Amino acid sequence: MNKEVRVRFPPSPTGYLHIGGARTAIANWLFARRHGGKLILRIEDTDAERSTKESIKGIIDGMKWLGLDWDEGPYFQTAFTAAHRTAAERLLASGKAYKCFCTREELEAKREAALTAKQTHVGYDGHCRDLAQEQIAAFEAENRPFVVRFKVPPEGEVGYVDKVLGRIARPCNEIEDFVIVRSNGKPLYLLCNVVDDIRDRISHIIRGQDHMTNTLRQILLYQALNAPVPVFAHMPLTLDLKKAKISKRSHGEIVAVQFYRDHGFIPWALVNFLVLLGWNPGDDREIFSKEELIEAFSLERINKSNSIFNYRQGDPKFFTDPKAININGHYLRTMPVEDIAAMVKNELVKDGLWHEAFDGDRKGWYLKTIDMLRERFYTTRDFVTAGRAFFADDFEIEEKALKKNVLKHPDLVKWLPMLADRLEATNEITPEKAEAVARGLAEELGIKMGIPVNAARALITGRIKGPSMFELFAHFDRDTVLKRLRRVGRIFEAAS
RNA sequence: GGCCCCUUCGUCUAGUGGUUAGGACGUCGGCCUCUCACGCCGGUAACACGGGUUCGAGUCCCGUAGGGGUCACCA
Repeated sequence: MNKEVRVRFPPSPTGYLHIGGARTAIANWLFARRHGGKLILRIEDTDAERSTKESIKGIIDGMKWLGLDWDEGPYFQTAFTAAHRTAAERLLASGKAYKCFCTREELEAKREAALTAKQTHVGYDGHCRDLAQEQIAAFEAENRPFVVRFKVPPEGEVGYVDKVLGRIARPCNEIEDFVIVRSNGKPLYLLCNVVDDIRDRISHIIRGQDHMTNTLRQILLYQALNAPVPVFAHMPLTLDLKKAKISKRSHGEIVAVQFYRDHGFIPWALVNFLVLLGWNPGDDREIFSKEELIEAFSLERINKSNSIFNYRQGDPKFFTDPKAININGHYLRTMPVEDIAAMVKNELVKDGLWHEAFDGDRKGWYLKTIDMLRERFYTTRDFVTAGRAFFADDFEIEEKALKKNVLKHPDLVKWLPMLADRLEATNEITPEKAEAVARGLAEELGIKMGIPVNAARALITGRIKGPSMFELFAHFDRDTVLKRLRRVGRIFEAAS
C-alpha cells in the first residue's frame, strides 16, 4: 500500500471550466495533496472538431484562479495518438480485439430490427467476431473500411469496488463488443483514456458518476493490456433545482467558474462551497482553511446522491446559490483586510476608481474603508457598486434611500445645511463631535436624530444602510462631507 | 425502454437498530441601534410510499413511486 498516489484531471476543452468540472478537479487535487501524491492535468483534445484554444486557456485560468495547482502537465492527449494506436494493434495482434467490417447502415438496420422486436439487448451482435481468416483477407484486399472492436470475454463477470458506490459488477455477456478504433483509424476515448492513465501511472480515478458505465469496459481494457486496475471513485453529480444536470447550454454563465471570478468571489470561498456539495468532513465544520481541508478530505465521505445547485434565475436577492454567497461573505469579513484590499483594488482598477494614493498617503484610509464596508458586503464587486460613493463623487443615491430618508422630510433642505455649518465649525470632525452635533441639532429642532443622520447617509454614501454615520462623518474627507450635505437643495429640485 | 446509481427540513448535510432526528444556508421573530443583508438570541421546517425482519427501524430486507446517469465510429 505504499504505492504512489497519482490522480488526474482530464477536461475536454470544449467549453469553459464549469462548477461540476471544478468540483471534480478539487476532489482530485485534495486527494493528491492529502496523500502527498501528484495531480496530473491532461487536456483531452482528441475531438479536434470541438476543442478550442480559448477553452484550454479558460480551463487553465480557472484552475489557477481557484488555486488548484498541478504537478505534471498539461499533457495533451493528441500528443499520444501513436501510443493509442500501438495499444489497439497490440490488442488486435493478441486476439483481444478484431476488425469489424459491418457498415453503419447494417448496424443501424439491425438495431432498428432489435428495437421493433422489443428485444432487451440491442447491442452489437458480434457478427464479425469470428470471421474466417480468408474472409478478413478478402475484405482487406478490397480496402473495405473497418472499425476495431474489443472482444469482450464471453463469460464471467467484471466488477470492482467503487470508493463511493461500493461494489459494482456485471456479467460480461451483457457488455457488447465495443468499438475502440474508428474506421478512419482514430482510437476512441475509451481506449485513449485507459492508455493515458496507464502511461501516467494513475492510481486513483476520481470522476463524475456520468462515467460510471464506462468503468466496466475500461477495466476490461486494463486487464487486456495487462495493466494494474486503478481505484475508482465516482462522485455524485450537481443538478439544478429542476434536477437537471447543470451545463453551459442550459444554464449559461452562472455555472462557469469565470462567472464567480467576475462577480467578486474569493477563489477559496468558491472551493470551500463546492467541496461541500457531495462531501462533508463528518463533523459540523463548514469553513476550512486550505490545510484543514486537505487534512479532512477523504473519498470515503463522498456522498452517493446527487446534490442540487440552489440557484434561482432572476432572484433579486441572490445571484447564485445563497450558501455560496454566504460563504463568500464569511471570507470577505474574516480574511486579513490587506488581502481583501488587494482584491478590491482589482475591482476599483477595472472600474476606473483606483487612485495611486490608496497605495501611498491614503493607504490607511483605504484599508479603513474596506474594513468598515466589508461587514455588510458579500462580494468584492459590492465595493464598486454599493460602495461607489467612497471612491467617487459621481454616485447615484439609491431610490429607497432618497424616498425614505430624504424626500419624506422637505425641511431637510434647511436642516442638512445647518448640520454642515455646525460640522464645519468644529476644527476637527471626530465621531464623538459628529454625534454631539447631530444630537444637539435634533434636540433644538425637536426632531428625531435619525432624520438628519439618515438623510446624511443618503447624501454622503448614496445608501440606506451602512457603517455608523458618526464614524463616516469623521472618515470621509471634510470637504466631501460638507459638499455632499449641501447638495440637498439640488436633490430636492431634481426630484420635483 | 434495457442496464446502473440514488431518495433525511426549501437547499447543503449529520445520522451505521433505541436520538426531543443534530448542524449550516434560507426564511420568520426578537435584541442591538443613527440605518443595515454584520453580530447575538429564538422560532419554522425533513426521514418518498407500502410491506416485512425486530421488543424496537431514518438506520436491515423486499416491493412501488420518483429522480439521475448511460446506452455513438463524442469526450
